[in-house]
Amino acid sequence: MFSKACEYGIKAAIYIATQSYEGNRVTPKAIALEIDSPKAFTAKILQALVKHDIVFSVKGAYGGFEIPKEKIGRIKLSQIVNAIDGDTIYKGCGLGLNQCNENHPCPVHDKFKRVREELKYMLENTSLEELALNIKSGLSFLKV
Amino acid sequence: MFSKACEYGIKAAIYIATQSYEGNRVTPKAIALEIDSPKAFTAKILQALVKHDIVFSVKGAYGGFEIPKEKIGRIKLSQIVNAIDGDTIYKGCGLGLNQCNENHPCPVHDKFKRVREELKYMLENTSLEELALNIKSGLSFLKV
DNA sequence: ATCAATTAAGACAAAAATATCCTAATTGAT
DNA sequence: ATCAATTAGGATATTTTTGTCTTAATTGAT
Ligand code: SF4
Ligand code: SF4
Repeated sequence: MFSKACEYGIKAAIYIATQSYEGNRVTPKAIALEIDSPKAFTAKILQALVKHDIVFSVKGAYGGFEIPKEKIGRIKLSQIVNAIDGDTIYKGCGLGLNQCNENHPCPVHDKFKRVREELKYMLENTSLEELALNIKSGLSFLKV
Repeated sequence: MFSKACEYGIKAAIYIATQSYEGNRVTPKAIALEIDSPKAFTAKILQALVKHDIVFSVKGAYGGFEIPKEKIGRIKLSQIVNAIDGDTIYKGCGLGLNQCNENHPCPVHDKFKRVREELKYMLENTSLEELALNIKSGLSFLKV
């Protein structure tokens, strides 16, 4: 469904959010440990999230990654996916004709439409906040 | 959503079906041309479909690929996807924890559940027949 | 001012997916 | 029996994705 990079990106953002609620910045090392991902690769992905203003970085000693508390509720899963995988999840679905539209649909267009729209709706209406809170309350997990 | 291999596999199966209705066998060359895919790679994918008894091959001169007319209606999109991409589409969703289940869900589990089930339902309830008939009637297209 | 800790960035490496090429085996037509 | 057409299968090549490593830039604490 998503690329590995995107999976790591989502998990990283969730972990950073949980820590930001406590006022802690986190390093790529801590993140990689917490979400069970390759450290250097994760660091690359974090750069992308920073470029897209989804997470914020502070360089130098005592630096790290954080997300301002008040932003966490407004960040949607769709932004993270978009920052890393682009819009392929919306556009590259189905059988990926070169040009595709309602007037020249591939054979599965109508069938996929519902799934695609359901996915789109879900990504656009799931906030980082709810995902992070579920982690904090032990309802869901970032690894194992 | 799907791998390229899977996209080609689906399109190839649809094209073979349309031709099988007319009693024609088709070669990988013709298929690749019709679905706009790399010929040799498509041939590889066809082998997988043959192994899974989704399409049937006849070797030698005047040979080619075909699907018995009476089977076309019973072949579901899910079988094709499964033959090529395996069950990653069902199992490898979301954030892909190492082990994942209802009791130890990743943060997006509940969110993804609906999308995943919608996709599963669609794949299991879409037959090659309906896709092929839409091509024949000009309602959908295999390329451009 | 210096130092240690940290992110940023780019070069490099490995693995996986995609794609090509060549040869062998099969088979219908002649 | 031979030939031409065709699938099967394996070796190889290319591209993309995933992952690593090294160095530079930044910055808070001392
Ligand atoms: S025609 Fe529709 S389903 Fe097919 S690739 Fe285009 S947008 Fe996706
Ligand atoms: S916990 Fe659920 S959503 Fe997450 S990877 Fe497992 S099955 Fe998919």
